[in-house]
Amino acid sequence: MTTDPPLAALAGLLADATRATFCLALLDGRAWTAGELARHAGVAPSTASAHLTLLVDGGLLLQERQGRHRYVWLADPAAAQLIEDLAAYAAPALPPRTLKAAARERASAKARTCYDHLAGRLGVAVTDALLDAGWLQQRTGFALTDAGLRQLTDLVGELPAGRRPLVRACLDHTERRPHLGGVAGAALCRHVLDQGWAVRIGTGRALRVTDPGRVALRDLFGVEAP
Amino acid sequence: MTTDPPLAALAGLLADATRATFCLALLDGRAWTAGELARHAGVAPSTASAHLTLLVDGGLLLQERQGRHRYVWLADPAAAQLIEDLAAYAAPALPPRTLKAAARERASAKARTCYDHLAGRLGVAVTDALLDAGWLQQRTGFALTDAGLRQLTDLVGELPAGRRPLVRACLDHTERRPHLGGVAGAALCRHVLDQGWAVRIGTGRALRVTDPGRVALRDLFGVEAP
DNA sequence: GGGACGGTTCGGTGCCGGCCGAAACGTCGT
DNA sequence: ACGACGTTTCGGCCGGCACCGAACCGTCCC
Repeated sequence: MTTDPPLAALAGLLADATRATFCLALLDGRAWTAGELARHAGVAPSTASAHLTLLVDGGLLLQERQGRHRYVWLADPAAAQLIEDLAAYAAPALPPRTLKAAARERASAKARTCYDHLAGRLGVAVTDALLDAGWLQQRTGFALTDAGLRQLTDLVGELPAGRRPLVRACLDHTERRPHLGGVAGAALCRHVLDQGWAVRIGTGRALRVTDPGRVALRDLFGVEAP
Repeated sequence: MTTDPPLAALAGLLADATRATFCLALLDGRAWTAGELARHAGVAPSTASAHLTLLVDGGLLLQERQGRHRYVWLADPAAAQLIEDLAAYAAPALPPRTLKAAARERASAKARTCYDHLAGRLGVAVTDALLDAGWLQQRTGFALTDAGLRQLTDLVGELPAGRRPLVRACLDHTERRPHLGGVAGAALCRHVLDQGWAVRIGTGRALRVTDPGRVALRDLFGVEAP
């Protein structure tokens, strides 16, 4: 072996079933406690603790101790994208194996978050609507139009500038079609949640569109919420 | 453990130093023989053989037997992107440890391929030139302009349509800045090689710009080749 | 045909890493 | 102060896997 490539170390973090389960859960963009993740993955608290230390040391997760709790979350949008991309490439879209899993699947297929932006049928529908309305264009690459940028900032306020791309086509697991990610996607999702147009169901990534949300989405984008 | 996520299996393929070295070598976009890869990574042929079987079975590589040779290459551009993204996220950009490595590094920093498109200083310079010339725009997302699309097809012919995005901002290892990937980036790179504007150095990803290439790049894009 | 060469199969070895339970630690609430 | 709770540390067990060398199989070339 010439020299150990950093690639292998990073991939090694995700190469374990338990750690992968943790990371996928954390794709909801929120902070989880060590115990929650342990129960979620079905391992002993001591096992989870060791895994979290690896993930934090590896730079994939950030943590904060609050009293007797240890909160962890994905380090940055880039880490989330990495995990999303890997999962998307790997996913053979296997059919769910239990009734409960099928129900969960159906709910999150309707509307969910993908780290910090909208996904599922809702995410794809909104993206399609943005394309129809001319806010977005994808013929020559995924990009906001000038009009779209103006309207979006009118709606959600100034978009934060930084290294992160403004828009990004994120491939949807269930729909197998791209939806809007990047800074713009995150801002739009934040707005939808802030306005109460959608609320999270339980602890997962699934969303439920509220009645006012249904109205707003129809008025703004002509989207019939699923 | 609830259920073994496909993510872990995929990451597991890249989680080994030898397999990671293989994949990074294959990022040059060409087909390698099993023996070449074994020597490159410094492992016994038998070890390499087993690793290649795993990578092929995992879907990351394709293979073809020719006589007593086993040729392998990356399965598709998506796989290459995945590996690139992981490597880019993981790379702490460590300084080279030997004189030979430093020389190699310097050569490939000037101009190289990134699977199937241009990277290194040349790749970034060309991308910057395309932005200056108004072929590309990145204010509202990385996309070709209408004029850019027209000029590019004039230059390299019709671009193949498919699921792969037309353009993509690929973060450069050495330059730490985005360069043009996607279908357009691949087409441009192919044109540069087809025209003999650049040739590969040795077996790596490094490129050398030829004299006619230097002229062409200056005339077309105003780029002074490194 | 014979030898060189690339690749594969097989057996054996050693190590790494994931898992748990028990015990200890610190925090929080009563 | 006490007990409940979330988390961590430690020890020990176990399985998996990366590695090699030797033998074997095909192909190519002289």
